[in-house]
Amino acid sequence: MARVEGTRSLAGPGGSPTLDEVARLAGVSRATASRAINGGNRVSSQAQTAVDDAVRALGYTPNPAARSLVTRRTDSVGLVVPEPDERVFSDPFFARTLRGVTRVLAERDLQLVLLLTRPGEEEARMLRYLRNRHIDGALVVSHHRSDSLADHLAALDLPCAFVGRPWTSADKVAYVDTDNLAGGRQGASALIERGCRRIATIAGPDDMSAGVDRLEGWRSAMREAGLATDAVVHGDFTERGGEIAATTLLERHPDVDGIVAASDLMAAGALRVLTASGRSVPGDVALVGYDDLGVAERTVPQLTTIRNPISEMAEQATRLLLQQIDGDSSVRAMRVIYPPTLVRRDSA
Amino acid sequence: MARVEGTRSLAGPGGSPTLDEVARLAGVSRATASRAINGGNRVSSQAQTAVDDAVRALGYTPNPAARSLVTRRTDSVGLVVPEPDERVFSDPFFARTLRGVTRVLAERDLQLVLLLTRPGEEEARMLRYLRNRHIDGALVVSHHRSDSLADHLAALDLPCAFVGRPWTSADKVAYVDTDNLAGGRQGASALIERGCRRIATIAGPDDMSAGVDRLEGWRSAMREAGLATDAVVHGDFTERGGEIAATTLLERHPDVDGIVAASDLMAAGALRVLTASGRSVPGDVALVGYDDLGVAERTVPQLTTIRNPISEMAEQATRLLLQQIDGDSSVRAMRVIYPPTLVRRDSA
DNA sequence: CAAGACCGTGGAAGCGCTCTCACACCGAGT
DNA sequence: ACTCGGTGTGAGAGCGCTTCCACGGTCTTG
Repeated sequence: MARVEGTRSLAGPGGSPTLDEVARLAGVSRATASRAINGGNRVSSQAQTAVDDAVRALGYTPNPAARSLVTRRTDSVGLVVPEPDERVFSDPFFARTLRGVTRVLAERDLQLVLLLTRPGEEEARMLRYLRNRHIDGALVVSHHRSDSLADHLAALDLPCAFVGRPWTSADKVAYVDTDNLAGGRQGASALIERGCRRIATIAGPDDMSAGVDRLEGWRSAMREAGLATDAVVHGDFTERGGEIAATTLLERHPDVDGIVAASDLMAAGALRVLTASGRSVPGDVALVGYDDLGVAERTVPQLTTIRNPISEMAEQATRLLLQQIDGDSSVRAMRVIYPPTLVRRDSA
Repeated sequence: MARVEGTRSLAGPGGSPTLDEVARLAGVSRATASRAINGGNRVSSQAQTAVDDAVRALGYTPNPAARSLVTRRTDSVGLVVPEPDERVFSDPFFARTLRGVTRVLAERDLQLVLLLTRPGEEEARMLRYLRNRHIDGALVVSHHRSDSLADHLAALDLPCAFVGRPWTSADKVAYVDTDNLAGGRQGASALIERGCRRIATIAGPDDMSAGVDRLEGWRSAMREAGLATDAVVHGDFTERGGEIAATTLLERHPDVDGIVAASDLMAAGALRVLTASGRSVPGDVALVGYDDLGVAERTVPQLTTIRNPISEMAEQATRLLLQQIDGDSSVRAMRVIYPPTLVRRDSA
């Protein structure tokens, strides 16, 4: 009992208190103490309070390693970010996602492990990490076409959920996305209804599903209206990319009277170029952005844009993941698609 | 031996391979296998290769829970972000920090656990988490005055390092920072040398050490030059905050001919307001920003600013943390201060 | 009033790993 | 020849926890 060995600050002899000490103090067995701590099934209220008191007195917290050794759960999930470019992190999209994820995770006292992978060996390392169940599940912020993550995860039968439709194995894993096709269409339609006739688009990168789908939506709306679909330039979703794309666009098609950009940042860049070229927005050229993550309200004029409920999407993805972790296999390949909504401001 | 229970995909009977299986396959004892896997001290080259082969054949990875149960290490460090406002994440400062941290961590195969705390009970929960050694150490992105994190961490004697000087217990914990005082001074000096005489500052929040120090630096340079130090407005480091501050500033002191902003984002906001008010930059009003994290190059005109080597700072902080984890107590209260450097561009 | 159902409990096994310790073996020194 | 330091090895004891199982007690039910 009276182990004497270099008393640490708090918590009696030798480090943090163990279940054993709690049990002893509460006057029950380790088994009962364990039960009391984990939800208290089959525990008399008397024992329960005794244990509760002891826990409090000792400042006890279960040793997670010991626990997960036997339960085979780690109570942590990984957030996989392929290509952790600085851009990814400073992107408001990612920030919102993180917010949604942590909100849900906090409810259940789960931890978030950040798994960043640069291409190459790093990916192998992470796959090994995932394969050996160091985490209960993985949340993937899907980005580029190149990563075959979805394939691997599907093969692993590790619970996982994607934010944004994965490029491959989209039918085998759970994911949450917005209807980017409809969004692209809405952007174009808004301009068409407004009376624009020479409408261009600054599309996203063509190795990201969001980029491709939005472009396709724009195309279909344009075709339906009998308008030309040749004024297409690609950007990389950044403000700078928007500037470059807009410059190219104005060179090639100086007669544009409307532009649909696949992200607000690109729209903001385009806006700057348009203004600099002496065109008024929306007077000479009407402009529609995409995302509505804050940027859209800070431009002059404020951007008309398509809103994505990013935070909700991330929450939903996390819920989907938790359900899988809890053994509900019915959601393994579920997809949840949110509708985008047009937000009318001043640029169109 | 021949456990038969729903064979999982890979790895023989019942789940992922254990050390025991590796040992058996290699024809050695568990102890030897363990040694071979962990650096191979006192292992014959014969046994070593046998184990290596077995590991490869089985696709074995040590169970981290079991391992950390006995080693008392988790091979993961926490990144504590008090107040995980969306702003924090979308801030390029944070993005750079994260990059520096992960770069160092990757070298050692350590995992990053994200610890976000909203004020209140959340903080208690995290403290409990830290206290019970679920992680080997904590990296804190210090932010606000309110959180008494440093005090608690110092009391816990859990290895930790701060990025940015903590408000309290700065003498008890390791931290990395830039010399914000010198930076503030440099900003003011640049304008003074340029010939500005009515110099204002858009300071940061006064509950963040970076905000306070930069302001103090500005003040001291101004005093030395015999200039008035009354034109001070506070902002919250955001672009919007910069706009508001600049507007107030122009109202109160329409005669300003120079402004030092405590962040590039605020400078960008101010720039917009200045331009809108018909003032040319740097012609009528010279402007200096702070941080140089990319924003400064994207404004028109590009911002003259004070550069902070964020990434290096984060790396350094991580190294400091790892040293502590490795038992080097000499760095427990070490501080590393990076010098800021003036980057001349077009706005001043 | 006996027979079962059920509840709360503690003993004990074991999760997969590391690490101490004792042991066998080797070549080198006396 | 005998001891000695050194080296590679395996048996075994745990790390702190959950959980199966058996057990006594109480409460129903026929």
